[in-house]
Amino acid sequence: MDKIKITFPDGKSREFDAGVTAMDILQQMPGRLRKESIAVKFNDQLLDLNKPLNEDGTLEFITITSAEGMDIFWHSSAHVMAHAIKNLYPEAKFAFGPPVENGFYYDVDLDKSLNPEDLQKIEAEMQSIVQADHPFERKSFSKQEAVELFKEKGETFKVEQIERLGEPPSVYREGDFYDLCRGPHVPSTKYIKYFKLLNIAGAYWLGDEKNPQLQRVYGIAFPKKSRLDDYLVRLEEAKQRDHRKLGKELDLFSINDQIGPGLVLWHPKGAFIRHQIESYWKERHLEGGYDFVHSPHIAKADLWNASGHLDFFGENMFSPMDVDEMQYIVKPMNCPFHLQIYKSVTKSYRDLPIRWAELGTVYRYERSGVLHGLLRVRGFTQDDAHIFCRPDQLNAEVVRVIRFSVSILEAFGFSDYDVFVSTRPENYVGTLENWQTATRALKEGLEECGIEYAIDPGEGVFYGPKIDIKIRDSIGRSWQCSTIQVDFNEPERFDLNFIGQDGEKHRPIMIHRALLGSLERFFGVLIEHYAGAFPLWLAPVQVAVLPITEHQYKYALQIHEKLLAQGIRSQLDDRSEKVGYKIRQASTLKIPYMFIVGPKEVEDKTLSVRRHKEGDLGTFQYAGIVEKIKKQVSSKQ
RNA sequence: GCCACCUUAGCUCAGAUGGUAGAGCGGCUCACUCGUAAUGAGCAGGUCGUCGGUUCGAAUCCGACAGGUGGCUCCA
Repeated sequence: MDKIKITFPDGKSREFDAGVTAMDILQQMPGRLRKESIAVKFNDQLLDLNKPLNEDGTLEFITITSAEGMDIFWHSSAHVMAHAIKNLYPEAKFAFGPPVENGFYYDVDLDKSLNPEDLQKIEAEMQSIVQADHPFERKSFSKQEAVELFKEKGETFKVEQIERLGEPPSVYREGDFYDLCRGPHVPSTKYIKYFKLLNIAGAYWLGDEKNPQLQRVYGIAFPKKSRLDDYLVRLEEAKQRDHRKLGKELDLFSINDQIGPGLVLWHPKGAFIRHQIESYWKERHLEGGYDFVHSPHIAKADLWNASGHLDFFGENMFSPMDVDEMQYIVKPMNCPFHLQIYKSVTKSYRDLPIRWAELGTVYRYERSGVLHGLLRVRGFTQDDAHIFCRPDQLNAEVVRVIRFSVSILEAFGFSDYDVFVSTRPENYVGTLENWQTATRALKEGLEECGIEYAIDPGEGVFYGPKIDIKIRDSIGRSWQCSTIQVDFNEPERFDLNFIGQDGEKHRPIMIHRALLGSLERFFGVLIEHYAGAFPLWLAPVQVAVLPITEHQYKYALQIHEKLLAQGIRSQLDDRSEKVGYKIRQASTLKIPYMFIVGPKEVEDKTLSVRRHKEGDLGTFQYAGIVEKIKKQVSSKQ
């Protein structure tokens, strides 16, 4: 019998009989690997464990602890779910059922609309499929055969997909369920031990809203019960820190349906936090070489025509209003205003770069279904800036703005982020050459800052490529806030120029950038990041003064007023309640410090200090604790 | 916008099969004067999202609209 040589990741190699399967090899491996392997990578190709190997090659087992392993695991889970749905609803037709970042889904075409109780039924059916321990078998078909197989089963989406495939289709079977699939899969259904179906949503066939809408069922699965439980706990935790829930509980903001969807009311406590964010932002921008500008909320429709917004962004703009037989439109962006300011005085090459910042409130028509708390609204304030520079200054300005962004995000507790460069979309303006220059400038800027990035193809804005910084919050979720965009187009459209050393007119380049993105979204992210327990410098109330009985009210009032006079945001709770109750309420409101004063403290002129989440810190002198608080405020802890 | 689901007091939620509303928290008042996450009692508070229909009778059934939630598509 022919021998083949298999090389393992540790560099060692061994000979096996040709036709050996990875499963055979796995039997000779240590217990842990044997238990956790679900597929194999052979010569960089992912294969099922039971695929016979007939040539020399490198072999690596894919375990359920790896990202690739989880993808395979979830993909197999999706098959099992589809199988269960098919058993319960034989008329169901299936579209795609891939693994996603957290779990898997399957798109189903079914006349009956599924509800949460149906999910339980499907779960029960899945359970019996898992228990039956059907092996996953791969079958190769000719296009013809596959089409016939799925036609006979009424699987029109699968047939359509087979027609689209370049390669001959492969089909997986487990039990009596057949699915078009590239694979690989776990060896058998019993691997899918612990799972839960999470929700149902609508999704369009091939993601196009002109196509029929399918029902998408989301689920999660793990090989170990503890991991499933952990995951469900994390979901619960995310729910607990939902900014919409906390916004209500902490009285930070509201969205009122009499005012309109996607329009935010900032309540005093939320508005205070916004004030802190804005103050810090302004301070940093002045230090960072920016000047401030302000612009109006509406402008003539002509402006938006000239800028290209009506052509390329029109569907996101509010309808025009008629004023003096002229049409005006509320602004979706600030840039055209800044361009006009630029044009108001002739610029010399010596004037550049110019950096103009504005907390500019813009309005965008967002389709009703996309609105979401503070994260997606119709009226929001961008922390916008436009940098006008000479072509020879572009790279330096890109680097400068990247460093600036990162440093500001860090001040808000975000030191973990993913960076993407989005390239030219299908709908764009400007020359290919300019797009190339701009894209190169962004990439080089990131490289110079030593920041790793991924490419987001075709995701740029219509006027130029962009860098998006997606920050990671305290529980690892990713949020898009910052964006840095190079624009050759608008300076061209508005005929911006500066007089060069040569006395001739030259075209400046413009960089659009928003660091926090919008104050609304950033606030939402901030609430979730801190789970509502804001650091001292942001907390709307920093100290709650809690007298134990009314005999301490006078002393408590003195403390409270002294704190206010020293710029510490204090709140006095002089209700006739038990101190335990007051503490509970201050805790619920996530107030960072509580000063408890009873007879002892009045006597000794001290304070009993309690810190949110930490508990009793003991007795302090007034001056000592105030100094400690001031230090924490200035260091933004 | 599309699909599904949801909307009852300030908040969280009960209210089988239609007989026109209830709790807890919060608020107010009173009593209690209390030591590190809920003192007790009382009171007030609701056109049951809006409009229309079915019915002797609708929070409950039907329809439209509005708002929200989970997604799709889009995005700061």
